[in-house]
Amino acid sequence: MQIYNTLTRRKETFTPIEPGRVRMYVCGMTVYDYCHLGHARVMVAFDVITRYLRARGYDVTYVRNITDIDDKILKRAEENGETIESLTDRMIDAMHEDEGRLGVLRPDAEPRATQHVDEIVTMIQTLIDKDYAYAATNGDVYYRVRKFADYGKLNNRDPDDMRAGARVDVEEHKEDPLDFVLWKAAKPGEADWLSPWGPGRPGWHIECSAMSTCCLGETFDIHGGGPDLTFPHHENEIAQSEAATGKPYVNTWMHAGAVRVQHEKMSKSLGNFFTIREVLEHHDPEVVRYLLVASHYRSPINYAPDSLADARKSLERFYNALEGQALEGPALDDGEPGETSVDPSFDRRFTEAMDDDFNTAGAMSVLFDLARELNRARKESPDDAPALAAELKRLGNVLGLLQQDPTTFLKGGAGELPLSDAEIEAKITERAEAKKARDFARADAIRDELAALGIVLKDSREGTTWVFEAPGD
RNA sequence: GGCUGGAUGGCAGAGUGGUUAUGCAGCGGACUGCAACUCCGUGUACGCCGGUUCGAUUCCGACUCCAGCCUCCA
Repeated sequence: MQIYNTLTRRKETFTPIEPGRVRMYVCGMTVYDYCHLGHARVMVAFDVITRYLRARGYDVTYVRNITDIDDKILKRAEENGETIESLTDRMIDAMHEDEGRLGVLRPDAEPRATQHVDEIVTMIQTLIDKDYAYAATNGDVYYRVRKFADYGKLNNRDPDDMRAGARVDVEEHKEDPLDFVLWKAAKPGEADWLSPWGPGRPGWHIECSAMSTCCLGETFDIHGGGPDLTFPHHENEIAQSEAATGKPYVNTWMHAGAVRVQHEKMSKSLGNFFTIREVLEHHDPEVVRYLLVASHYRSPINYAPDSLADARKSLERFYNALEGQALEGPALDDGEPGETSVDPSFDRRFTEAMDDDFNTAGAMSVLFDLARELNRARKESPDDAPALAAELKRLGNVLGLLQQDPTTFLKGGAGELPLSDAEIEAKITERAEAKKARDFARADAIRDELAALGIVLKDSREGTTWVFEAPGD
């Protein structure tokens, strides 16, 4: 299996430290607001990676942290007139609800910064003892960047070049403008924790070093995150952890691609973001997930209103193939290919694609081929169809797709149904009677009437079914 | 300015040194009362200029353009 490593900037053969076991840490959310599509990208990308590694037989320990204390949280809580706990609890619940709807399996652990202050303090103390950090007179503790020789290796960046570009306000208590904060002294009235350097709170970078180490060990297999975390966040993590332990921190660094809007990065600071929950008001969550899985995890996605309509059309193809089709084959749960009449080349091509740096787009093309094969079988050799359908669902499940009841999906287009189920059935019955009487003008008029509402009828030998395809938003 | 990526058919999006990605849309045919669904068929796509090669979209170099990071951001 090949994985692209941000650190070396090339694909490498993946070899876990401990055979059969994968330890993965992903930087999670700062919980001061609802998650947007950029967060969804990261959550879904690493969910697919986890699912695939497990399907491949690895015992995966997936840790994704929650940053529940930082400046933005303090500010937002004050603006809202609520406590920090109230704000972060609400946002964590919302995050779990959002990711659950997107079919993201919960990580094995979700450590929170506020629950690991002891480990954080210990690590900072170690860095001070090793002379990699210093307490300033204002109660802050800083990391001495120039002391760490490898600083910049993840981003191929030379500290001497960075000095020129450093145009942030230089904090007067720092020895060097490059130094970053490990421990932030609390201002009067701010939430604080006790430390050898006075009351304060952890800096953002140190929490990930401390929590990943305490959950996964000093060296682990995969560290992931969003595209904008390579610098400075992940660079600083490396500096902290490798200075503290003297060991390599992470073997493979993985970063998801950005979600863009109008060719600009979607982000909170640009204010051009769509939250997951607002998108899900009008779209089936699986459609959103499909959109994210249909391109490679490292490619940027340009989000446009039409993107989701296109995604839905593609998904309809799968569910049309699965609708009304019995499943039969190896147990869907254990993910084993097992004994089946299905051409093994589907599984082989799927695996080849996924083994190549999680090429989900390539894997999807195999699923489309499988869907065509299924459609053919349903017409020409019905005995083969149940096994093909089971295989399609089984492989879809590795990507977290295609697990809905097909009819439910097809009837559940965007937004509210303009008519009730019963009303639609009544129209269908009326049309069937018109057809029986060979009054095709009347039958077509009913069909057109429903089509104008986004309800598209499909006749088959077994009767008439329908699909709801509300046009856009 | 420094450092990363990227530029593929109408759109989305994989991939490859010579032979079908895939989906949507379009066109022709089959099925259908007509449609929808589905099936069959159908597209000389690979930013620009050089180089290597028998042959390059794929390798190398220059160029143009786009995006990201260098400041909180997934």
